[in-house]
Amino acid sequence: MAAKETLIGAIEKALRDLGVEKPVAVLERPAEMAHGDYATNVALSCAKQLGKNPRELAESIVVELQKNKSDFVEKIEIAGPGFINFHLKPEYFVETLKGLDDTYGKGISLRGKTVLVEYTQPNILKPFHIGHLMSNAIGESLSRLIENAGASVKRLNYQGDIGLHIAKALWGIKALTADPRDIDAIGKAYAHGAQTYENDEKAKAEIVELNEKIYKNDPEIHELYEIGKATSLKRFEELYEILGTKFDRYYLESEVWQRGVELVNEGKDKGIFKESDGAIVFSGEEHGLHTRVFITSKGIPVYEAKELGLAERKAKEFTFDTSITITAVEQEQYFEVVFKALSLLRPEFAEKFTHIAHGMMQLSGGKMSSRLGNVITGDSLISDLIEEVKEKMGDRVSASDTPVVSRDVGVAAIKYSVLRQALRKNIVFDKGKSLSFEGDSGPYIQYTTVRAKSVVAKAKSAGIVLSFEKTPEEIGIVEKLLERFPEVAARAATEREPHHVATYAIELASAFNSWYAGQQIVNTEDPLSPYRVALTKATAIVLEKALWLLGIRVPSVM
RNA sequence: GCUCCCGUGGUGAAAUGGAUAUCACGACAGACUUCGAAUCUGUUGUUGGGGGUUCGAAUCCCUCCGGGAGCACCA
Repeated sequence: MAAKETLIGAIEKALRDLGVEKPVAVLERPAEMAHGDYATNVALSCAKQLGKNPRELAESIVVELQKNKSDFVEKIEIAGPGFINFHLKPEYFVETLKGLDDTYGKGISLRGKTVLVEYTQPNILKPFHIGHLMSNAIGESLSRLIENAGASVKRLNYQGDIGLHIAKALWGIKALTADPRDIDAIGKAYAHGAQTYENDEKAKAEIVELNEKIYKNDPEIHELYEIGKATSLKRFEELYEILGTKFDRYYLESEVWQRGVELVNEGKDKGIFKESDGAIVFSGEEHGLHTRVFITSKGIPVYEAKELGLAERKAKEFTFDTSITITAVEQEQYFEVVFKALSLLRPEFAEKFTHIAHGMMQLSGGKMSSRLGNVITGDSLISDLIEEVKEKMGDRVSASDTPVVSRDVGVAAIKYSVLRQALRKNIVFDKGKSLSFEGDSGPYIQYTTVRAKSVVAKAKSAGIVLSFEKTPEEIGIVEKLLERFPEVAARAATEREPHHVATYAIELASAFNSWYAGQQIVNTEDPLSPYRVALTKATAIVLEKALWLLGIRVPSVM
């Protein structure tokens, strides 16, 4: 980082000396490492202004830079149409490696801030489906990225325990006389109820009536509801443990809906909401959005109204700078409407509440929907994958390690396949193909980390003491990648895009594996061995840290 | 119909407005008496079409085509 600022200062000074007023130098990381460690395009962008040929201008700039060359710069070159490339000395990278420990990559850009991150949001009495898995993977990673940038993060989960979906499930449980203690039976009952709701007018009326009873906490369904709710919540908790998420606060719809109704009524008095066909709606058209119902003509608050109650509850319980809600893109325009209404009702909230939309997980055959019952549940996917890992492991690890290791590797495969690509992009889910254990995969990075650590352990027992005293003449890609980790973590946090870390981790793992194959690391006869072991250890630390940012655990063996 | 997103090798993806577009999978050919082969080495092949802005476009703007999402009492 310091190198970057120094170079920018030097370039801007050179430009000033050449007659550029208020120069702004942009320093880039060349995509191609052979092009150097830093590059600037100022000769290209200023050429026109100065009426010079870009390459000639670059020559003049380099002459200026050479006068006062920073001591960590090895050479400065001009390339292509007029890029100025900076190659740093090997010592610069070795210095970075020397100070590399568990705190490496921690940022300060969000120091002092508190950020609420709400994610996963499953609904009780409905299956924990693959979309929840996706939201959980993304939410956990974003939480860690923001934490790593210096903020204090509160992980929140908002679980739906009241509303029409509950009525559908309870109706289904009754119709099928399903066991409310059996999570799979509940899932089937929900699908049955939801389908019947769409095809059968009489059943639909019954479900609507049941929904009203739920809001009134009618004793007729109270017991069934409580048992089913407990079954769901218990299973969700087991899944969070498997996935490696610990929430700080769980919100339930049942605790915020009443306040939501009050807020809508308050807004109605202020003219923010209005009545339409017996329902209370927010006219989004006036703000370039669409109109949505907040309270139905039967007086039942829908998701929109509850969300207002939730927002206020968050503000009461936490002092925070930003509240992020993570959901799939299908709710994006819905959140625009809700947050618009919220900002009119509580102007002081306007800038604080934000929504992050991720892509949809789709089945090759079409959209998955728990209402239609054509879902691969998150539950079954996790268990299937863990089984697959077990099979693949055979007797590589001891029987006592197998449960934990297969869990961590299976979860890594799922999480990485979600986090490796830009948030907004959809994933067409093919169970056979998309969850690979080799190449571009979570387990590949895990394996590399485990292997690196194992080599370090071996070096220790061979009596090799890590040292940067004797270094190779040439610095390789591994060293250069390690030096970039802090800025990758920072960028991922700023852009709220975990895939930058995923891409980086796979690159580093791949570079390390190639280097590893090239020579022996642990060799008491080789004077370079202490350096190689130290580099291996540094790689292991950074890989583990990168995986942590993705919410992926590193098993002890695999 | 209106609004918002996404189109990159056979497949899945990456790329701060920058240089010869980068990986992985697949296919083919190789490497374990060598620190962990879930590994490594090599070969193969790409920016949906058309305009525009720019010194420079996968990236920004317009338009067409293709796919996804949303659009009143679901969440």
